[in-house]
Amino acid sequence: MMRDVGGAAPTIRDVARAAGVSPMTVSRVINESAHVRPETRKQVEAAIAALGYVPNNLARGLTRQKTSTLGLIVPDFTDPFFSLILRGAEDVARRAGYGVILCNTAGDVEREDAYLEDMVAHRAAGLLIAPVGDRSRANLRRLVPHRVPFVLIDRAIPGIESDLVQGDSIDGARQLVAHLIGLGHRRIAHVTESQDVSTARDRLRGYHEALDAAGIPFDPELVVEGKAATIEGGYDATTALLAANAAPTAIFTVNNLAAVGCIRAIRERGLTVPDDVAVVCFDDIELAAMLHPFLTVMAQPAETFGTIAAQLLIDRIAGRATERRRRVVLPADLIVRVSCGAEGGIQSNGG
Amino acid sequence: MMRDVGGAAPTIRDVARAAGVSPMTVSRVINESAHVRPETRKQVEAAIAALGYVPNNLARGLTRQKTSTLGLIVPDFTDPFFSLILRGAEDVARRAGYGVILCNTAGDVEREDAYLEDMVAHRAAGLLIAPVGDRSRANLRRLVPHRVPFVLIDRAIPGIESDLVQGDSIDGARQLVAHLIGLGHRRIAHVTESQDVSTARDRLRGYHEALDAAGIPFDPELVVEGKAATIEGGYDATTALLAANAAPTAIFTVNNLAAVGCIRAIRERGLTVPDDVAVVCFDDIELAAMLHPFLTVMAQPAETFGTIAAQLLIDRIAGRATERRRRVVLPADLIVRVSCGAEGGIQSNGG
DNA sequence: CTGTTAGCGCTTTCAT
DNA sequence: ATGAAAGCGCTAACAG
Repeated sequence: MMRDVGGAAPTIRDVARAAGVSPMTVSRVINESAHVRPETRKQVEAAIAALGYVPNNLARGLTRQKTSTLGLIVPDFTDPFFSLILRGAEDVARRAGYGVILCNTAGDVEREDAYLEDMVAHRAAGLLIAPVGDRSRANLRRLVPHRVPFVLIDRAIPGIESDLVQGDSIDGARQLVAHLIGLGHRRIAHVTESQDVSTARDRLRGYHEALDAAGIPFDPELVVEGKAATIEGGYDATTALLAANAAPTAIFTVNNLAAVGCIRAIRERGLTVPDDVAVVCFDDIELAAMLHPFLTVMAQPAETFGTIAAQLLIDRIAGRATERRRRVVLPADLIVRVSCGAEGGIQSNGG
Repeated sequence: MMRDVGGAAPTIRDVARAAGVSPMTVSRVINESAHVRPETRKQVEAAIAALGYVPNNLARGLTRQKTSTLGLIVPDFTDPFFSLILRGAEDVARRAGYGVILCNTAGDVEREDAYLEDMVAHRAAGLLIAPVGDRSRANLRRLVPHRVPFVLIDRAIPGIESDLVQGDSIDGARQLVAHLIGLGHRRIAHVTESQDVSTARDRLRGYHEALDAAGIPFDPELVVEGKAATIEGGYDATTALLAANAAPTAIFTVNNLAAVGCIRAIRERGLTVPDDVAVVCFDDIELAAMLHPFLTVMAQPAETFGTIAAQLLIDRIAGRATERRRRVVLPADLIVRVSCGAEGGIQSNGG
């Protein structure tokens, strides 16, 4: 097994020379074209192995005028919800022969914009984007002239007519709050994030719907908005809520991270979950639940968000997408544990 | 704000034509070369904006014979330990002007090999790798002729003389087991993974050291090896351990995910943690701990693993690394919670 | 089945 | 301070 140890990386010409054929034949071999005689193919393959040749993707992309790279852009990949999405998307992408570039916007629109431009510069074949919020609209619009297909994940943006994979936030929130009402709660607070984010708007709407259905009057004091759907955001909002003597008996938080911050704030005030305040939220934290089944949640099939979104994107890149716009809404699943104050730990489902 | 809406993406020539200069001048502008007259620069910048021009990274990389892309390769990015590493590395890389490509090997050596070849094909400037294990050696060796600098993260591989960032697994394990011994345990089991992984070997060694120091004889029955350091691996190994009537009063698992599986297995047998069996492990699960401070762990500064490793890699790429090989060992931190059976929840540190 | 030619978009080198 | 020429490694289009 000889190896090129000396100079620069071997090119397709080096392989051609070593195999006694033209670069074109080598190209046909590495691209699995049928029109190569088996013997010739073997010679070429031998030369490739001998030289340790690896095709240069940059040159390939430049010539073909397209790459097989997908960009995945999310606000935070340490959030278990997003990391599952990434895993699902990466898996599907790989199987379809696409590579994947990951970007973490940290919820910052400008950083998002920089990443988007980066993806354009890399000539990514398509993008999977969990946008920062409606403020991402301008960023996404800038994408249009570059003809980069993209699929939105988790968050819709009014005015952006792209493919979209999201959960049913309205109904999920409605169920969650209805569950609390069924448990006897009437002063139910909602810890949310900026209404710039579609999921936050939808969940607030579901909250309203559940209240209305039960004939419970809406109290604006019970809705507080954190800076973001993060631990800190949930903590700050809950602290403000409790300091204002809004006296909720239950809190519905916009997502899992906010719930963690919320619970911390409740406990710091010397109160107990669920005895003093019940807590429910969107999105599960599976690892935590396995250690201690505590949080009652509306679990979304995060990994499936990723696989479906990747599939939609790949179809569109391949021109297999006929419709102008496709929207997939995935149902969430109510998992009742103890933080809501329900007895036992029944695991019902909302299929 | 005119935009190119029609044809293909504008090239540097289009910009040059629009600005009435040569492509070379445009190149100088986008690369921030000093030798451009301010007026000329402005014209060019105006043309760039008008056309919505974004430089083609493929062409750039091809010409320059190098890219500013780093590859990050880990076994699983839904594991909180690795997702923190990724966040840290991504952050540093971005700041230094590098893009980042993420690969998830799922603990599969062949998949790892495929990714590595992919990174070579992309002409990545360097690689950050948390390898599958010693079996990755052949994969990494194949990298050498391609001259791709790489930094190993978390796991060392005998015979691979690369830069390396790791935790002090031996001492961390020793402390963890010593803690259990201090609590009165003498039948302490160790749930580990394949000894192909350096961290698993080191932690087993630390386990031995602690036992020896306390004069507790080693019982091979108390060491069980799961398929991987995953929830399932920990579950299976613990199930086997308990079925064998090894009767441990405490278990030290090789990492956090294995601990989750371990605890599940203990509970399924009708036993309680920590009353019947105490459990401690390497690596924290911060989200779970915030909800319910339960698991006693040896916490590693995962994000710092990522930032330091990225820094080492970038230095080496830039030729700023003088030494042949640099090894950084980061200390871990003992966090005592309740799963070990210690009273209270004292948070000591092993700085 | 195999080879030749041309060019993808950019930057390096060398002029001016 | 600016430009012209050449070429990075590959493949599309067209021979043969």
